[in-house]
Amino acid sequence: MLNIRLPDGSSKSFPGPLTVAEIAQAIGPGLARAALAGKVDGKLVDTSYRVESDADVAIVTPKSPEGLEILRHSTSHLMAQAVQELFPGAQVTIGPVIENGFYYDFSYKRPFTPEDLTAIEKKMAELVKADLPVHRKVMARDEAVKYFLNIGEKYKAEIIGAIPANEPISLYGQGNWIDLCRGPHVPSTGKLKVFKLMRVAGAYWRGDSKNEMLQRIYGTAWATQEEQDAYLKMLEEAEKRDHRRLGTQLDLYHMQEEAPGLVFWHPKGWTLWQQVEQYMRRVYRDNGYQEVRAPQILDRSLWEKTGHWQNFKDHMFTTSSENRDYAVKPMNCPGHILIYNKGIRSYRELPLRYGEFGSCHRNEPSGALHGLMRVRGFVQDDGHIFCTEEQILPECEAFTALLQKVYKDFDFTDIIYKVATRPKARIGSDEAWDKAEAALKTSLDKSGLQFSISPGEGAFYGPKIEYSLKDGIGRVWQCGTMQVDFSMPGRLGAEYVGEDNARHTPVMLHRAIVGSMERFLGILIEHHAGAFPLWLAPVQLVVMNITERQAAYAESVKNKLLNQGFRAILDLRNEKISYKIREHSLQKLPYQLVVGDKEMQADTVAVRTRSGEDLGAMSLGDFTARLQSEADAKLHG
RNA sequence: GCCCAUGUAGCUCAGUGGUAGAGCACUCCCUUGGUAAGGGAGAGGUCACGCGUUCAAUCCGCGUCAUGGGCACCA
Repeated sequence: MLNIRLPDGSSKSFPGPLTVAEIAQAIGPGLARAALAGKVDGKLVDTSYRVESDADVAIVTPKSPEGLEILRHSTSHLMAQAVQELFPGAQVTIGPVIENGFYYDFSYKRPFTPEDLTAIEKKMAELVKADLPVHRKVMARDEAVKYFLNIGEKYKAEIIGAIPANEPISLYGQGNWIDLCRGPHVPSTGKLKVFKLMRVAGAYWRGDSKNEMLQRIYGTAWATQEEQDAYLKMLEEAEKRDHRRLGTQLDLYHMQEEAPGLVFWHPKGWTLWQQVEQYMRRVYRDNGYQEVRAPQILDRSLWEKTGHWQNFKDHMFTTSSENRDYAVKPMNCPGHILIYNKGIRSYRELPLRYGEFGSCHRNEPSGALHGLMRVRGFVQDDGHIFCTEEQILPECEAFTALLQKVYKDFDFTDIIYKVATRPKARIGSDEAWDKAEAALKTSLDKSGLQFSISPGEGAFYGPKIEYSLKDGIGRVWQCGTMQVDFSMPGRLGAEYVGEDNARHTPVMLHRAIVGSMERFLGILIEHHAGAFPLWLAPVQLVVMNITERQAAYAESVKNKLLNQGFRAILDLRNEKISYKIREHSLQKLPYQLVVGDKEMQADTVAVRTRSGEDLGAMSLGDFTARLQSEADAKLHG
């Protein structure tokens, strides 16, 4: 007798051992058809798995996250099978599940083309139609290595060779195709119905740039066609709000060949920038920071002291003049330390907070550049806090709260927190690391926040908190950071006189909220799809006349609005009002004011909102009151 | 930096071994029209750059630069 407990709490008894598939069949034929795998006492297994004793059993279907993952994993195997059948000599490596799909890396004598992808998809469809049963086989490790070497799969053999010798290896086969895999997999290829190959790209073997480049094919796979369609639709939407496309359409900025990775901000883009910068400036001012400004280039000897000359020379822009070498600053901290160092500091001054909109340049690898998101010249909302070890905790706590408020003002409410801990290569005593890591974690705990740990991901000079935000379409961007630094103050000779009248080295906290202004503006553009809230909109409204008769009135309306501090433009062109409205709608202006004879006579304006709503005629006073409350609500609501 | 693709008018994109085309934008003319494109005319390009092949190259080959998709990198 065998007792099987099901997820709903009920139990079923069976005369003897049986497979997960048989259990599903016993529950119902519909479930049996949908079954992709089983969960036996919490462990995912194939439907062919034999349950030998009493157990908790759940049937995994495409509806569950685990089921979807198995679907994707099996689809990656399906693709590998199709590739190897179509392209003899292609070697398999790994094919994991990723967000929204999967990929598989191959080694092949020539690159795959888009036409190849179409052929592979077609072959996959054939294999699905054939509904090949998927079977699992266990082999001793050395036997498996031999097997794969025999069939010319040297990458696979290398992977298996790295598994401990006493661990049995599971292989999965479908038709006459076999791959190493932990599993579980779907019972047959017929279960894999909804997938699409997306693109082919290069990827290094084992993720190491010293190794050869493999060819990675990315695919997406879903439980239902509707879900896949929705996903593809979402990608289309994302493309429409791509900051590079909107940057051109809305005339915000451009980049060109003569300055790769550097931005030419156009008037509208720079206005947007200024809204963010002025806002952040108030944040500095209201939170105990003093704004400073340090030089753009500094002597080589300074960068030797910080270690940058030795470690990052190729990634810095350097210049020399009159037998002296300089580096364009890749970061702002040394400058701030030099300001701190001027004069004798007392413990009474700590924590001392400097802030700067610091312009930095880093010679990023050409392949890393990406629109505004990764550039060679950028401005950080950088801040450095000089403090004692005891002050790390309260400073971190206050910083997190401040960052949350700022993100909220920019309409981001979903924040992801990570603590990056000590890497193998590091400086500073273990006690100091213990203290700093604990301070970072405690600060998040005290703020009541969930966070994950990225072990070993901290900087060589100290641990950090990484703050990422989720945008309007669910993408995650790391922006904020809080880093503890035990190194640089000492290297550059920063000191303070303690209560004990002795000299001490302060701890330095590096912190940024928006991170790179360029990147943050890129995120803002995409988050709002170019339709910025009123307080950020580069142009808040346009005043348009209907005929020449109202030109002077329209101009006086615009001037009044400008004088009240609103960002208004005038459109007196000899065009139909519908044409003007179309254009300014495409430019996503928050408000459009129409003035014709009626408005001119009544001394009013007809107001149209960005959403297309016609608010009718109102006095200028009523309209500005509306603008004022809308802009204020954003910042103080 | 690595793999692959791309680079034609301000923008979006066609196209060809015999020195180039559309739509929008721009200029001028007509039109003065009430909430997402009124009509006409015109101007605008060393086809990314360099070197080859060819009688002839925007097109073919090689190289360079830039951009895009990934990988690697991100103090």
